[in-house]
Amino acid sequence: MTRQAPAGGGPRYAVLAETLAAAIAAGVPGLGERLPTEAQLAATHGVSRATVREALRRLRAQGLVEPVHGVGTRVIAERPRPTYEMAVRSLADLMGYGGPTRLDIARRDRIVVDPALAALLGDGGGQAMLRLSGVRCDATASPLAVVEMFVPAAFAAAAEAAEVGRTPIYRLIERQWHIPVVDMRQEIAALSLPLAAAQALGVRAGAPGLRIVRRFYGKRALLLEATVNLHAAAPRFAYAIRLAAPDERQAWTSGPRSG
Amino acid sequence: MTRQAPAGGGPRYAVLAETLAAAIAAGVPGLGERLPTEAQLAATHGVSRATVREALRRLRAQGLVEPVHGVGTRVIAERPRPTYEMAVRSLADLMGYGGPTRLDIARRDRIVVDPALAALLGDGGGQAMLRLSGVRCDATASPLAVVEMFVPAAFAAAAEAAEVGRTPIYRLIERQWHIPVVDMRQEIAALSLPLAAAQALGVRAGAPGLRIVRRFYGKRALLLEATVNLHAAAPRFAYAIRLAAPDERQAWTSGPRSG
DNA sequence: CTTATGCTGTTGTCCGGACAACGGTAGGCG
DNA sequence: CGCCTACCGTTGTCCGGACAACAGCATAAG
Repeated sequence: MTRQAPAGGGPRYAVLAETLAAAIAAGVPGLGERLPTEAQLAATHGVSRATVREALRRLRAQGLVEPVHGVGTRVIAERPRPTYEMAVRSLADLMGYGGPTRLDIARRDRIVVDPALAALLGDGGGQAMLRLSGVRCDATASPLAVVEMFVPAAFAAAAEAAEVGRTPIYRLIERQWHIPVVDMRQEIAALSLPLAAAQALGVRAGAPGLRIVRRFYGKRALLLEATVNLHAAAPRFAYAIRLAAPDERQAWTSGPRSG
Repeated sequence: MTRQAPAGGGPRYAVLAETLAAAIAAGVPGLGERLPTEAQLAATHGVSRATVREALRRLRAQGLVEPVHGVGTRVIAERPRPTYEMAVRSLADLMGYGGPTRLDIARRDRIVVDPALAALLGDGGGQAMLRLSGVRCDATASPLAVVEMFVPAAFAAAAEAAEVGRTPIYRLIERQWHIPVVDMRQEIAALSLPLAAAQALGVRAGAPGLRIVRRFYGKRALLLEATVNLHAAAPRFAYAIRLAAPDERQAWTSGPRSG
C-alpha cells in the first residue's frame, strides 16, 4: 500500500499540518483570528506539543500562520502563497553569463544625471555620479556587452578599487560601508543599437539589440549602483533565468515516501 | 547589557549555529565533508540533541549543510548563500504586465516540433503539440505582444477550456491533472521582428523586437507548456522584474533581541 | 563472481516535562 | 482619572529518552 501524500498516514505532524491548513482554507479560524493554543492542539489531536510545533512550523513556512510570542498563533493567509525563487543563488549569477567574463573599463568620468538619463535609470535626477564605461568580453575575448555603470558620488571611492571589473561594485560598497543589497530591479527592452555600441559589438549600426538596466538598492531605497548593458541580438546573446519552487514545497506537498 | 548577535549569549542553538557556521567558513569540515553526528555535537557542546537539531535547522536554512537520512549531515556551502527571491509571489505576476491584459486566440493547430522549433523551445523535438497563436492586448486594446503557446498533446484538453486567454494554461493543467509547476525557465533575446509580428504590433518589418521564451515544467522535467512572446522595442515595451532579499535574512543575521 | 541478507551507524519522528520570555489584562495606587 | 504593578496565558527554549526509517557495509548464500 503506497501512500504518497500524508492524507491519512505519514508523520503525525504532516497529518496535523494538512488538517489545520484545510481548516484555515475553509475559514476556521478566519484571517486574523487565532489558532487554538499549542497545548490545546496537542490535547485535541492526541499528540505531544513538540509534534504540534513541528506542524505549525510547516504552516509558518507556507506563510499561513504567524506565531506571536506570549500571545498565540494568528492566521495571516487562507491559502499558501506559491513563492518561486531564482535558481541562481547570488546576484552575480543573475547576470546570466554562462562562463567566465572580463570587464574592461575604458573611461571614467563624473556626470550629473540629466532628465533623460534619470528616466532610463528610473531614479537619481540631478544627482552627481561617477560613470564607468567599458566592454564585457567572454573567455575568447569576443565582446558580449557594452557596459555603463553609474555610482553615486558618495560611493565613488568604491570604484577606485583595483578589483573593479572582477568584482561587482555593489559588493565593493557592501565591503567598505557595510550596506548590503536588499533590493534589485531589472528592466529589459529591445532597441536599435546606437553606432558606438554596434561597432563595439561588431554589428551594423541600427541592428536590434538588448538593453538591460539594473539598479541595486540598500535599505530605505538607497541607490547603490545602476548599470546599463547593451547586448547583440539572438543568437549572439540571450538572457536566461530560471525560477524554481523552493525545496520546502516538496516538504509539504508530499511527505517523505515510505513503503 | 545589550547583545545584538548571539555571540556569547542568546539561545544555545543560536550560539551553536554560529560556532558551526564559523567552523565551516574556516574549512573544517570542508565542502562535501560531513559534520560530526548530532549525538556527538550534543555531547561535545553539552546540549541536548533537540538543541543540536535546532541549530542544524538554521544552518540548513542558510544553505550551509544538508542532512541525509541515515548517513549524516554534509557541508554543501562554505558561506551562507545570499538568496534573493522574486518580489512577485506568483508566476502570473512574473509576466511583467503592469495592468490587466487580454489574450485573443486567433488560431489553433496541431504540429510536430521540428528541429528549428525544438532549438527555440530547448526541448520536445519530434513531439506532437497543440499550438495556440494570438495577440495579447492591454486595456486600451493596443497590441502588447504576439503570442504563440505550445502544449504537449497529452495536455491539449486543457487548452479547450473556455478560460484560455484569461487563465494561464499551466494553471489549467494543474487544476485538471494536479501537476504543479515546480520549475520555469525563461529566455530573453532581441531580434528583428518578422513581417507578420511587426504588422500585428504596428511597427515596420525588421524593426527591433524582444522575444521572451518561457517553459514550464512539472516534476521530473516534464514539459507542461512553452510560450513565445514577441514584443515591440523600447519605449513601447520593457520587461521589469524585481528581486528582494528574503525576510529570513534578518532571522539569521541577528538572533531574537533581548534586554 | 554475483546476489541476497543482516548489521551498524545516522537522521527522522515522537513523547512528556520544565522553566524562561513575552504580551495583555486586571487590579492597586497616586 | 491616569499610571504603575502583579498576574496569567501563550509561545520560546531546553532537556532526556525512545523507536522508526534509511544508507552503507560486511558477510553469507547461490
